[in-house]
Order: sequence, then structure tokens, then C-alpha cells
Amino acid sequence: MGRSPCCEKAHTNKGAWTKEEDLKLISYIKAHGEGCWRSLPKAAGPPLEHPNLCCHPAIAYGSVLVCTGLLRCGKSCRLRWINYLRPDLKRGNFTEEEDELIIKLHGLLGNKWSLIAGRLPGRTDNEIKNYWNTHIKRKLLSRGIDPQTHGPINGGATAAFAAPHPSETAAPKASATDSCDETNSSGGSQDDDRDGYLDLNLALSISLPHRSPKRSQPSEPLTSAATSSSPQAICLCCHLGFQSSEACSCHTTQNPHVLRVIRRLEEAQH
DNA sequence: AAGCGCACCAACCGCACAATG
DNA sequence: CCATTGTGCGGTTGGTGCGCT
Repeated sequence: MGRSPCCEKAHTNKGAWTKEEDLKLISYIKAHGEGCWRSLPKAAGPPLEHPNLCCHPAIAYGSVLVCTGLLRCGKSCRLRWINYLRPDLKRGNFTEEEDELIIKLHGLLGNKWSLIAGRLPGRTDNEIKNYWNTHIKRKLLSRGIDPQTHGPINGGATAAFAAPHPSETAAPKASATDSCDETNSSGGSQDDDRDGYLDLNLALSISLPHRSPKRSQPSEPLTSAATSSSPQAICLCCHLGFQSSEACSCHTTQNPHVLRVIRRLEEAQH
């Protein structure tokens, strides 16, 4: 396709981020918001013809003056911000509840780390992916469960709690209506993984991102609600025709900046 | 104390897709 | 409609720290 590289590799730093680079990125995003990652280093960095010459204003962090110049690829900036610098990140060890939720969600969604991360506030897809590969995989293996199929390791046909494929199931064990807002009907047995996903609320809540106005298109209702700063929220349960079902609980949602998405169990398996 | 192997995790890479002109 | 651009995602890699021998 011959697409241009995402950045001028000759003029960008790679590897671990320094404290100073972190502060530069934070200060830039605080001033300009998220988005336009590709142009961020250009906007925040020193002139290419004089890469060592800093002509940018300094920002005071306590007693430290920090230049706003940033020699990083835009993708690298985005990753650093999303995975490490975002103020709403939780950091720290995963709880047992988070463990179980990740396992259940992985059984339903597969390696859709961003979707799984969307159900775990303060956690990033990268963090969950790493945690899965280093901890949970081993945990499942020790239980005799195949981490990929969520079925028994010895080749048994029954998956532990993976959603059945649409073509294989005439009547899914739990419909979207059943799964959403279902917190007390399964008996809550953690040992029975097959029942385990019945208590899983798959209503995906999507917070309105802080996007640059450039990518916002007010003409499209769904897109504009998801990308603009409009306080108007759209219930996707209603949008998809679930408004009369138990799955739709948009009337109970406190946060007006929330979109609700119902993912049907039979669609969750990819 | 030194060397080695392993585990963890931050960061990179390439691809896919949506947006844009 | 097509080419290009920008962003997001998932897989993978490499550096670092820690425990064991």
C-alpha cells in the first residue's frame, strides 16, 4: 500500500520513557487534550532541523522546569498515555474478583483485550493482556482448564463457560436479556463455571472520550454521541431494539455520558 | 558473591479499519 | 469511488528485577 511511516524514526526516541518525557506528555495533553497523536510530537517537539535546540516554553512542575519538546512517535505517545499516564488508571495488583471477571470475559470474547478492559475500570488492555499471559493462563492450567478454549485440558468437548457458537445452539443458555442485570438468579456458584457467565453483565458502557473536534461529525447521531463532547447520551439498548427488555437499564444509569451496548451471548464468540 | 534462568511488564511493530479529501 | 491518513488493537519483543544454584 506504500503508506508513510507513522513518524520520523531518525528523530524519535525509543525505549523506556524518562520522567521528563512523561511530564512533557502530561503537560501537553492537559493543555490540548487527547487525540491527534500523529501531530502531537510535531506540536510538542523541538524543530527537526535543530533537534538539540530547545526553543519551547518551559512548564513548571513544582520546583522543576520542564521543556515541552517531545521526540517521540505519536503512537508511542498514545500508548504511554493510555497504558501508564492516564490519571484514572488503577495500578496495583488484580483482585480475585477481577481475575474471575477477566476469565469469564475472555471465555466469551476471546482475545478482545480492549473489550475486556472496557469492563474493568482503571485497567488497560495491555495490562490485562500481560496479566493474562503471565498469571491467569497458569491459573487456568493448574485448574485443568485450557486457557484458549476454556474447556478441560484433556480434550473434553464441553467448554467451561465459553459461549456456544451460534450455529451449534438453537437456544443459548443465556440470552442478552438473561445475562444483563442478572446478578442473583444463577445461585452464584463459582465452582460451576458454566453457570458462571450467567451472572455476567455484558452491558458494555462506553464513556465519551475527550476527542479533538476534528474527528467529530455531528451529522451522524451515533458517531457524534460517541465522539463529540455533547452531553447527550444514546442508549444503544434502545437503538438496537432492546428498550423493552430487562437488558435495557438506561433509566437507571447515573452518568449521562454513557452509552450502553448489549452484546448478545451468541454474538460474543468470534 | 557470581552466574544463570525465569517471570514480569513496558514498549514496539504491523495490520485493520474508519475517517477524510 | 479511491487513495491517503490517523487511530486503535493484538501479538511480540526486549529490558529489568528477582530467586535459585
